[in-house]
Amino acid sequence: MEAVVSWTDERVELLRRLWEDGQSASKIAAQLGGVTRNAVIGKVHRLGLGGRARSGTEAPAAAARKPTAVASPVDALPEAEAVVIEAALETAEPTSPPNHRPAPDFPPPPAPLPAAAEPVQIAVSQRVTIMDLRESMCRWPMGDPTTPEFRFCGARSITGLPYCGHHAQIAYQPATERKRDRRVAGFR
DNA sequence: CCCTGATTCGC
DNA sequence: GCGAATCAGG
Repeated sequence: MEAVVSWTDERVELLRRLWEDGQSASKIAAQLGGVTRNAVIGKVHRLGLGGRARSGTEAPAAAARKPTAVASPVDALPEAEAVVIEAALETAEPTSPPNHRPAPDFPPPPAPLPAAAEPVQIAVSQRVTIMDLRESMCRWPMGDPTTPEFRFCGARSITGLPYCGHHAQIAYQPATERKRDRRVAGFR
């Protein structure tokens, strides 16, 4: 029962903010949820925005910074951390569906990362923030959306789905088997 | 192949 | 008004 998503004032406002902030249409679409990048672009134009067309296409400022090196932040995660995260997930999201609304207001400023000498709860702050989430990345929410520690799984998502294989299994379970499988799938 | 925004046009 | 399909490009 997917509540039909439409351009409510809040969503339009968020769209405006993110677009003017230099976010790409696909990123915005992923954050809004329920819409494709085409929908976002179409809306942007209808709103009279779209002043993004400088030389060629994309805004170099926003695209300038790229992580590179690591294909997927998750792949680089030590198993131990992954386990910790899974454990946290169990506690944070016992049974609620991952279909939460991203936010009334928006996110969390960048979590300050010290030199690397402080191992303070790295486990939870290691995944991807909403800013680095791309359409091809797993959107499984981890943690409380109202806290700065909120992250998304970020693993390579299955084409056509918003989640990676692991989380898709958890997300799309038949109601009848949920009780039995959640524990299994949830614990990797 | 990955991605970007722009435009068209049926609904 | 909406957004998929398509176009044009990096």
